[in-house]
Amino acid sequence: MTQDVVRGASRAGRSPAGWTEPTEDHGAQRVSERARRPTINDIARLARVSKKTVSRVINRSPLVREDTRERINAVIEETGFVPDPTARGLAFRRAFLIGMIYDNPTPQYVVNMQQGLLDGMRDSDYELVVHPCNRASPDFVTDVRNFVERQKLFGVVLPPSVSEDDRLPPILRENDCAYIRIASVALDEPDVMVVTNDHVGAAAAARHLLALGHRRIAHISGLMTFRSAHERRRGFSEALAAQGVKLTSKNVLEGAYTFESGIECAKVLLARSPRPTAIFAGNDEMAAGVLVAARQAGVSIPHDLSVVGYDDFQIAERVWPPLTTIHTPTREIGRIAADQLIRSTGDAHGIRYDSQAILPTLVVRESSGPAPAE
Amino acid sequence: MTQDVVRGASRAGRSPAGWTEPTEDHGAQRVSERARRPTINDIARLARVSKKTVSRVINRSPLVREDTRERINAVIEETGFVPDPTARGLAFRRAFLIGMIYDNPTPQYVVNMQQGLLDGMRDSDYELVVHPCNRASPDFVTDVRNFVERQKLFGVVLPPSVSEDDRLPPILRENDCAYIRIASVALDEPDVMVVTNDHVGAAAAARHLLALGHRRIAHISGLMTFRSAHERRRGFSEALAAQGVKLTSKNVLEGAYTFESGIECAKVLLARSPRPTAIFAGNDEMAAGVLVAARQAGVSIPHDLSVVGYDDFQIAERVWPPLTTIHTPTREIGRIAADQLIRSTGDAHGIRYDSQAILPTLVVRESSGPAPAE
DNA sequence: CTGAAAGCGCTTACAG
DNA sequence: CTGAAAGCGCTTACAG
Repeated sequence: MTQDVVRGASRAGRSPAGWTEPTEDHGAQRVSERARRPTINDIARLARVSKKTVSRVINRSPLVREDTRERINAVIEETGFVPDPTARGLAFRRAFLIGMIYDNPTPQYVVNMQQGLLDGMRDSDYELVVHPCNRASPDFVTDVRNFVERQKLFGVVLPPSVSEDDRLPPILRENDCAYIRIASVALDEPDVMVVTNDHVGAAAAARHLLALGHRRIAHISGLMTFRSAHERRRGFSEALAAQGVKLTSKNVLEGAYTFESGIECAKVLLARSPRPTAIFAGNDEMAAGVLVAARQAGVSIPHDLSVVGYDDFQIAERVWPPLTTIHTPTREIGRIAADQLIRSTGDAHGIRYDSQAILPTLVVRESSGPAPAE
Repeated sequence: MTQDVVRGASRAGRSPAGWTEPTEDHGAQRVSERARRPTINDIARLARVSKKTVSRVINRSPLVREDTRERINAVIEETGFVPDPTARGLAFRRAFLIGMIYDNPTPQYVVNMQQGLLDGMRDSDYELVVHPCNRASPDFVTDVRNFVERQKLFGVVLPPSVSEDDRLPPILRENDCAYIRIASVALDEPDVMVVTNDHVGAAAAARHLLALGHRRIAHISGLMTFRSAHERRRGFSEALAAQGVKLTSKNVLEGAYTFESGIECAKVLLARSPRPTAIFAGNDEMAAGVLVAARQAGVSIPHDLSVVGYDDFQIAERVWPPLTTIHTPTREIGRIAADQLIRSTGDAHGIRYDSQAILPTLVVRESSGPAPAE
């Protein structure tokens, strides 16, 4: 009946944030009688083995006799024992945590990626810790170092554009922190990369517009400090060139992957004479901006102008007209990244994913149509 | 020079996932010579005190003489000592982790909330662990229990609709896990709640439409299993009633907070004769759906129909016309929730936030206008 | 294939 | 106001 006191609202002494040292101040010891969770010692006792042997079973060591293992597993099953991640973390000098370090302006990307990472971590012993950051900040690298070092993270996943920073991998290696970089091209050893091949998606956009008869084609790229912006531009322009259409630099404007920058760039393009008949935007956000600028300029879509985006996030279906765009399986990419990160240890080393499975694909909606007759 | 072997790709023995027991198999002990981070023992030695006294300083105990404290802090500063969260976690029987348990269909909400929680956790010792879940699953409660129990979380933040589940608080209390529920109304003691007062926002929407001369007004609510759906409906209908306009149940359709449900409900409403001149949707997603349905029905917005959403997420500015909506300061709400959670311990207990600061507010854009003349 | 001892880096429970 | 001893629940480093 002292439980209420202990568990109640004040909970003094429950945490470091409250400075009270309860027993020093209050004398009386109040231990709640709640059923204690079984520990490795309980399992060892019940299975009549040493805790080291239980530890071997927990960690899937092959150096355990089959019948011993079965006996221990039976006890584990019965008691519902789950090894304490904090204690394991301390003994391993390594927390059971995987970090996602991101600096991405698109919430949909962040949530899809998170979801995918958690898909890949299911049934693992790890939890996901999120760590947004600002790549432009002078403290960026220090911040990442502190995060990884203090928490002794098992590993981190780096989506773009954090993945593109070459200052991070050496720091991670120094801290013995595994990592996976997700990027549009291979920036590192294959087993620490998930490559999204953005140039393939951009090429599909180009072929789509060419097939519709477009020849006066413009591109609004993302920020050129993002590798994906380069790759999308390259894939697009190469696929155009393959069919004899040249993407001149005059027809490429650099946006910032934001809605507003899409509007601004489109204004410039639509004011030209002759006007482009098609615009490929580096992502859906900018494509949505093109739609707004076109409406303001009295340009009808897709009759006067075709627009293609990139990402196929929710917004692509919400705007009017719905966007033709390039679908990227972000969640699946996240699942693969987590999977590869977790399996980067021990003998499973070197497993590869099927890069075909995560290739970007064209999704045709109503923002693109035949090129207008001259 | 053995470092490369240790730090290289294989990293055997680095983790439980790889079952190898390096020294058992390989004999030779390979310790990387990397500078060890200082521990509490180093600080104690350098400051010529016991580690317990250093511990007191770390945990801000007042029971330390001022000059002793200063001496220890100087050493901590010099060495860059940061106490190991894993070790503290084990000793405290409580991890330095705060969980966000969510089941929310809107990525923008999730990301804003996360960002806010991290704002509130800055300079604290905690990290944020994300835990999406499915409230409709039969394993929902068990899943949450396991998460909290195994990780020995310091606390959790429950945004809607997870916050509305009354089965959770008893489980959390049993596990001595602090919690904050974020909801549209007070469902619990004030110090474990952040109340968003959705009825206030909905009332603002109602007054806006009344001021524009609308009288034939409809509402597409969210799923009635969400408390917010009730509150928004109630606030809206009470504010209409205050000016003599009755919101009949015939003029309320239940949506599901999704874009698609917005389209479906709007189709029904727009087929009626006489047609409503204004629709208040329970969130922006459904309002976006209303826009699509109106376009299909040849109903011009805002000329023939005014539309008001709720949330003021990015989509509100991307659709056409941009949505008049109710702005909710999600990030700030998250910051307050984290702040309140962390300060729920010790003597700071009972601190309240300024509920005025997070009140929802009307944002007028182009989807609403004067009621059409009859 | 298995185990006894020591240790991971902290805090608790006392004692002074 | 301060400290020595024990302990949190695991794994490592040996030894057999």
